[in-house]
Amino acid sequence: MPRTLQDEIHQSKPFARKSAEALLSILRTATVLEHEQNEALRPHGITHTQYNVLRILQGAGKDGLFGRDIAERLISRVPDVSRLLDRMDELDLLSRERDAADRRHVTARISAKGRRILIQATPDLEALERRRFKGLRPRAMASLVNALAAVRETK
Amino acid sequence: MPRTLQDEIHQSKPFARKSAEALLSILRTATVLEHEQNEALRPHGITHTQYNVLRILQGAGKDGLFGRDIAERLISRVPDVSRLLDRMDELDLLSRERDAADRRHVTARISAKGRRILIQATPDLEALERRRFKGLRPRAMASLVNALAAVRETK
DNA sequence: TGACAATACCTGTTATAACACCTAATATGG
DNA sequence: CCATATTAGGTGTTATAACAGGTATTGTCA
Repeated sequence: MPRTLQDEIHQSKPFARKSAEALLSILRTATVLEHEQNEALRPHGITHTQYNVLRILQGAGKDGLFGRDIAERLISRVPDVSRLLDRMDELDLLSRERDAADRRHVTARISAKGRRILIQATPDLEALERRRFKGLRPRAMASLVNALAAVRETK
Repeated sequence: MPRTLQDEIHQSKPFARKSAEALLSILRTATVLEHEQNEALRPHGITHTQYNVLRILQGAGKDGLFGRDIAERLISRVPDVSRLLDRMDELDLLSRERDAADRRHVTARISAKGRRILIQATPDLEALERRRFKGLRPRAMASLVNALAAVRETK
């Protein structure tokens, strides 16, 4: 018998609206996945946020990216990215360089160590992903993705 | 034309697997919803985590709850709940009392001010919820809830 | 009963993420 | 060309959430 969200959070009353249950379901599922990603990444010495930055920088190639662009892709604020890049620079996961043409810009590039960790960690994250979504058929996954896109798009 | 997640995060390559897209969709949607909840709650002077605690304590009634139980319902760690309750106590949103029978227990109860803020904030959160899920039909919402439950249940 | 385990909570430290506010560099309009 | 706006980034502060580790209280069992 599958546990309902109501059981999981020890809620005595049923949800008043399906949308209330849907909202809590999204938040709770994200918490579970985020927690599990951090667990999978701990042996590699990085957090899931740092993993995302490495992936973004890997995708950007040798041109690198400005902090502003990284922040946008992370859905994060610039001040937080500044300090995130500070910590990752400290760990030698990336390099930063102030742009000669426009000295307001700071370009970040993934380092060899960053690439190595990215390569080592990716199979663990993919295993987690496959395991978690094993129970969903392609049709169900597509409709999940569509439903979540609809939630995000609604202004 | 609806923006895809691929557009939203400025990803040049399509997703290698549907499950990769689904995982990122859940995380990103949760970030958006959490952010919007905090915005809606800011005029009321509390965060979405504090709102959840108030709702949990309101549900517990005058018996209140131990920190341990609150942590479990929040999917949060006990040390974090201790400090969360510290801050909420400081704001007079709740009261705490060490149990006479078992002095290890600290019982938290919602205060009059906590109840007042809960009552004032709830319509704003419900409006947000209705707005965000307006585009989904009941069937789509039910299948969303089921898909997310399946993701959480898979060990 | 007395040693030991379990429980509930707390403190210390660190990372993420929000906000406000600040500085430096560049762009723009008169 | 210069005053002003815009852009990119940084600092300061606070809340949330993770971990390790510590203390006080209670339970268990030889």
